Amino acid sequence: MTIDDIALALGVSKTTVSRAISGKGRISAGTTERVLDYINEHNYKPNAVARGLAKNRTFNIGVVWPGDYEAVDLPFFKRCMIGMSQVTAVRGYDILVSLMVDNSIDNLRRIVEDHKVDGVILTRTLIHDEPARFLKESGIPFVVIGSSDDPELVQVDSDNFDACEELTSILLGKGYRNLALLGGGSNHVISRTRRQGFESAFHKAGVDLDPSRIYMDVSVRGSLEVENILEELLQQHVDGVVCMDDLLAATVISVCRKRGIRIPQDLRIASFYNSSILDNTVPAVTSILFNDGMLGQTAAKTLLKLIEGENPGNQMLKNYQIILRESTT
Amino acid sequence: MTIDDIALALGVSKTTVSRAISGKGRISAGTTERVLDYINEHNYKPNAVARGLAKNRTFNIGVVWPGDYEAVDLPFFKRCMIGMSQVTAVRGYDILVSLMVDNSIDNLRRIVEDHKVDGVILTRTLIHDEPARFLKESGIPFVVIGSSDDPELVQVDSDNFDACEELTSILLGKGYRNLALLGGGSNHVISRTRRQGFESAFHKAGVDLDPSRIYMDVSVRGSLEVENILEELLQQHVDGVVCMDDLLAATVISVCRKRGIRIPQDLRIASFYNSSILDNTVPAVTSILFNDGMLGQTAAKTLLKLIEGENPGNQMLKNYQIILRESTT
DNA sequence: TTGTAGGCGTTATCAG
DNA sequence: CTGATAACGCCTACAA
Repeated sequence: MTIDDIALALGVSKTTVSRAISGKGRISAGTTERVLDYINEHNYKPNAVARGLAKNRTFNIGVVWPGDYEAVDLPFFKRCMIGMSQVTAVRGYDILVSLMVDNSIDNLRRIVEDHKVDGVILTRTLIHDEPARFLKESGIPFVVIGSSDDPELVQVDSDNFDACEELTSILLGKGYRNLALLGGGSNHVISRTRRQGFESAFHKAGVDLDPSRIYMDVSVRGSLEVENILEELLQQHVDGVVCMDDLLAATVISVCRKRGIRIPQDLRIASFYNSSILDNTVPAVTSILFNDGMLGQTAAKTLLKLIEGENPGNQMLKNYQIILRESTT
Repeated sequence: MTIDDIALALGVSKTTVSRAISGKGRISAGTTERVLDYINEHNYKPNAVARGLAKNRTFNIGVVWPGDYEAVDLPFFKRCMIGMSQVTAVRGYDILVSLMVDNSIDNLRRIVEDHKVDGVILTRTLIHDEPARFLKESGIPFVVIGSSDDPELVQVDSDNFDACEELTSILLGKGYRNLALLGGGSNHVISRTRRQGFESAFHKAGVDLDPSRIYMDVSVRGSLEVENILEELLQQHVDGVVCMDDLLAATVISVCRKRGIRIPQDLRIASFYNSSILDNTVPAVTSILFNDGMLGQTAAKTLLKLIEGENPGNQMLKNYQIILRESTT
């Protein structure tokens, strides 16, 4: 059924039907109601493609996910997606996902160049951000989740700096001053931000931080590397280990168990990110709980504003909670 | 840039340009080349929306994911998606994801009724399958990943029955005849199929299976339930526990450790699904490794055939490998 | 082999 | 307040 059928059945012009649907333009309340009733009764839904052609829109947004395999960001994925779709759904938009495999932007390039999306959300920022660079020069509206050096990018992020600073401060406040940091890929902005939060807490507390206690790019493929690091740390009588994500924390715990290191008696553990990976660990691990759904919602809202021509500005969300658990008693 | 611009620039009609692009219709090689060269040089890409309107297509497929939170199927998600996008990309299709939150099909209904997709892939089958029912009566082409009682559904599945039968047979062959099964939601067809494979192995081996050794709908929210079950099993001198998924297996292992039960000396553990959750467990866990990417590829290929009017038929993939590890030595 | 003209379903412009 | 009519960009009979 098309708009023409309705016009014919009701003895009005399709212009009138269109107006009744959109609510725009001068039209009498009576006519509007008559059209709307008919539409409801016959379960008519406008054709999004035709509408798209007329308005030069697709009513889809692209969401780019890293396709490299990292278990830790998978729960994040879903919660974030749910948040996004909550806001897109009510605005009539849908989500086209693009997985970035092997760091190739071919997929992204395709959906942008074929005009399949009206805007894009990048769910992770990189230090050398090829996707962002491509989107910028293509001229399509886009927002990034995460932070970037580039002031021209519209950014939406959880305040990782504050969150990590706060967590670290709490540990320092408990008297654990000899802390180590185990971090993820140093080519991710988020890793750097977390590190800075960690360092800032030391600075504010007036405690010296030995840079050799900071380990970046720690791999968890096989726990060997973690094992070696832990060895070093124990020799230096470290009080506690702060991990940038849960997979790291889980690995540390498993290594500790293997080696008879007791948590929290011998060593304190905290994680910068709370996911289901740590749900069942013994002991329970202190970590930061981010509201990923809110992040997704905000990113989507921001992008839609951008698409409609508004200037939304950056957003730094205080969407976290620090959950103190047994591992840092 | 539109097809008209090209026609104008080259002094031909837009029909000619269209034909050169699609390769259909009679057209001289020379003209084709001239058009294609121009297109490449000026980086022209056809507008998918306009093309869609003319061909009554969107060149998008919908993929429905369960939005309820289950860590175990997340790695599956990505691998499957990558497989799908490998085949959709080369055919000019893209993937619109729809998360089913709270078992509501509102989202699915929207993308179908608004004509935003040409077909749908359902990534999980249910015993009372509302999404499938809706799609059926809507008339849109769709395929389900997983198996269903409904012979009218086009189904693509890993052969869970065979895989689970084979794994169980191996354990029985090793002399572990007193096995228990810990299963997931009994409203999922896959849970039932796995259970049947488990039972069939007993039948084939001529070993009696005590039905009270089968636990379905085992929750892992908090390990209490698993703990109680394990208690029962140990009293009955069970040889080994087969878990329907890795989260379950991980929970069992963690409970065992807490209670001083040694694996594999006191108890054997195997899992029906291999994911990263078990990557770092000690001991390593015997499990079935499915090729999820292949499943996604096949589902996508099947759907595209359906969309183009072919009749693809069901597919049961032997896309698994049984990985024997220390936990069942 | 190429071109013309009409259609896909909607929105937008401009008269009535 | 309402209705023709022309876009939107591409495809495709049919005609040349």
